[in-house]
Amino acid sequence: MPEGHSVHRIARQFALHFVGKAAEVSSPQGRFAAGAARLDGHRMTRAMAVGKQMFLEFDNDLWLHVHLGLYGAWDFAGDITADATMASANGRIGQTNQRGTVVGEHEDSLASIGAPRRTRLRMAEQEKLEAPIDNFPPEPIGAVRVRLLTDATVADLRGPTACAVLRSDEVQAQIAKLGPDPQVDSSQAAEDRFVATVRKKPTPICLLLMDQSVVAGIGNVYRAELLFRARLNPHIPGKDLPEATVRALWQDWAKLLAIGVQTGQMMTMDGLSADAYDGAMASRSDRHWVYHRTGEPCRVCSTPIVMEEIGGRKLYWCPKDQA
DNA sequence: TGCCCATGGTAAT
DNA sequence: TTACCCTGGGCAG
Repeated sequence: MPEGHSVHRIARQFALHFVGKAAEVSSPQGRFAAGAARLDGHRMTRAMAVGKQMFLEFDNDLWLHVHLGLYGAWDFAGDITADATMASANGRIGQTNQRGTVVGEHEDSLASIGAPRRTRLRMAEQEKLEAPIDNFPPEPIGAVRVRLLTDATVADLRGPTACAVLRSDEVQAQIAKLGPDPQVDSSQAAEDRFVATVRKKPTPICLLLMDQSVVAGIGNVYRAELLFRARLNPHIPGKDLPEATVRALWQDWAKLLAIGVQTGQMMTMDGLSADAYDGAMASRSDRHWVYHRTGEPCRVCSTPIVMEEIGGRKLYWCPKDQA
């Protein structure tokens, strides 16, 4: 599922191509018909992400709140951005497509035609360019909870955990429940808030990092990788951690998140050259320090990586380096 | 083809 | 703790 970085990228897609335009809002699947009707025809005025939650504001002071959960995804088609600013400049995303999709500069040159571009992009835990559309707008595929349509771009939402129309006070209440997100607030105060919260709690740090009210946007992959990068034992209670350690965790999260938002990839092994990273990307099990590497040798000390279930989720760590 | 699993989160037990 | 939501990819058969 998308961790925080993907949701920020999706919000950016809306900011680029929907904000300022009137949207036809519908629920092809039917389950969100009443909600869609409240937004239909209104102009989108803002798109924002906080942690894994996304909020789209409309000119009638209502918001669409979406949380993708485990399976959710947005499928964009038409005028969208899948280039150097949204994705990696060297076309890694394009490489995942085996069907000759147009990417990058070629795509931009098509924009001058005036008609919506034919590009189709799936944004979920990974981003994947699909086969170009033949006509615009394309038929909805599968159970589409919400379709947002402008003159040039369509966005289809499938399989979300949360999809609701909220008033702005309700949006505020949702956001108030969330911990700080370094992409939203990079201030010292945000860091201080995280540090203070963590250092007050007897809860193991591995659970605190997954608690969206402590820090927003971290999921199971980033959690495991952050703890390894800090060489931190996952079971240490938050209140037993030195202040400097907790500050370093926040700063590393801010760094990894920024890289993720920029590249669309969960790059947790920075320090590798771009070429070496591409090589490592060839196999999913080679992408991370510890995530999903049960039994495989630690990249630093060769000790087998262990997996344990805690809080209903799988935690991966090196028992020697994170002793 | 069908089963299992997954980068979440909530509600019921 | 467990069930459930609800989708898609990987892989065993």
